[in-house]
Amino acid sequence: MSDTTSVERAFAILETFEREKRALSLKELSEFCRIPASTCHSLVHTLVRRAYLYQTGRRKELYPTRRLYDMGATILAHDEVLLRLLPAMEELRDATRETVILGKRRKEDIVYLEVLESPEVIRYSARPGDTKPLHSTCIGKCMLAAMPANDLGAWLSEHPPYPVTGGTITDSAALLSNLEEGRREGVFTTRGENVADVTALAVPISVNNELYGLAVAGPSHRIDDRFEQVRCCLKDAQQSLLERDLAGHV
Amino acid sequence: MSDTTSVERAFAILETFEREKRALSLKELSEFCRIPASTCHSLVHTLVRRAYLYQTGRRKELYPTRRLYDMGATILAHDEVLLRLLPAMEELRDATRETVILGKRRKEDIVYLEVLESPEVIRYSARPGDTKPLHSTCIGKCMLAAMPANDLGAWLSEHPPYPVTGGTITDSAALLSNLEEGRREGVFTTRGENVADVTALAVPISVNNELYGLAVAGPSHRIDDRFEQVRCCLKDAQQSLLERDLAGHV
DNA sequence: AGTTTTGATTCATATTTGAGAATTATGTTG
DNA sequence: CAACATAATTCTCAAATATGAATCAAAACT
Repeated sequence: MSDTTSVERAFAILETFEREKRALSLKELSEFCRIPASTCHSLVHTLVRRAYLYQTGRRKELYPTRRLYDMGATILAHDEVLLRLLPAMEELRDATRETVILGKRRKEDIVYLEVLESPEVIRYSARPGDTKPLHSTCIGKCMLAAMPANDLGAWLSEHPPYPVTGGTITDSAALLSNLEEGRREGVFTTRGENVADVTALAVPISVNNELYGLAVAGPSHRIDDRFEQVRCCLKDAQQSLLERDLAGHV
Repeated sequence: MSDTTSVERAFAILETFEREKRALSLKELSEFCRIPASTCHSLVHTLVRRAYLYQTGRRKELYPTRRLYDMGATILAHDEVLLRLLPAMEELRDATRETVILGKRRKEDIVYLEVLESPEVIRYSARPGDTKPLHSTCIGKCMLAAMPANDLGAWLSEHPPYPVTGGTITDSAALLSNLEEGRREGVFTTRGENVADVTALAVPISVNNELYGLAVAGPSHRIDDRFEQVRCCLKDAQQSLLERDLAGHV
């Protein structure tokens, strides 16, 4: 399986600037990213040539240019999936005052594509691009539940549900019946299975015939108190996003 | 000189999304970027693993995630140079109603780091990350004029000024005296030397003891009519940015 | 200012990656 | 629904890159 190290490293460099939030020398970069100085030099050289980095200051310190931002902004403004889902997600966030998440399955995990954080100071906090396990998150359960029974069985035996918190369901049979319950209710939940004291609910959403998961997550005490209300808001959002031209996946 | 192809290609892929503004299949990407399909596959694989791309739609179409945007936004918000210069640049744009540009020298060219476009519909239009020649642009002239006489002479003989437009100064002696004039006046100008019917003025700016060029550019007829006024606005901006702790470069 | 230390850059070579051919999967058409 | 067409993916070896050592440049210190 091909593994383009240099690309990974180029992004590691950019991510280092994102984390450090300041100009960095080649030396610092090579240390932060665990890249040999000579290799780091050639990567930086390429990034400067493409105008993603520029040299600021005497000591040849480096910092990214606006280019990355402008590219990201143009791309974001034309994301059809997000454009379609955002209004309903914002409404859902405002109705529940909890964090709303859009996620999608990759091979063996979930990626967050959009996160609208709750206005509360104590809230479920995450970032687009974060990845989570399939078996311990509510969006993950959406995805597992959408698999044909045979495939799901096979997947479970190859990927036995490992503990993430003390509350994670680590028994395959228990997970299967949890999924079945979710299918019946039309909503998948986690209670402290991925993060202690976090309860989250998710429903499947179909866009362009592709499956996504829409979730509401927050501190267990706030969610559990008004579980039915939150569940209804989520189902309403799901309903408003239903595509007429295709059947749901579940 | 090392040339990390795979990194260049990874960014070529992202830039393709920026240009096309839609989801693309692997095949399309490999055609747009002139990358063999198998190679493109491994690059995309890496970008998906890092959550910079996600698969949208049945036919395995791809689109970038928000990750790029969020990273760019965080980085942009902490750019010390821009933070320092932006207020004066905005003021200058509002005072002149023309496009204001911040540029910096790389080895053999100028990179635009920031562009605040004029509110007029006919305006000088450019993007951060664009690169321009040294000898035909006003910011380039700032940079050349800051070189020690010997180095400048040597540079000119190795890089004879080639024509960009019909108006480009292609005679080294003429360019030298044009630079000298700029040094005397404290402002460097181009009139149709890089783009026909565009007049631009630039002054050198020093940040962290590093040289930048600040320019105002617009249609020649609009600028020439009020050259002195524009010049004064630019000099005012330069003055307001003067650092007390170090001498100018010129 | 001379000396030392630190960081940037270059270079030759072992290692890894990239490209074409073959294979598999998916969607399309008769 | 079968056969075709198109795209995605895997695999292997030639070719390009990554690396450590050496060199060069610039700060920091005495």
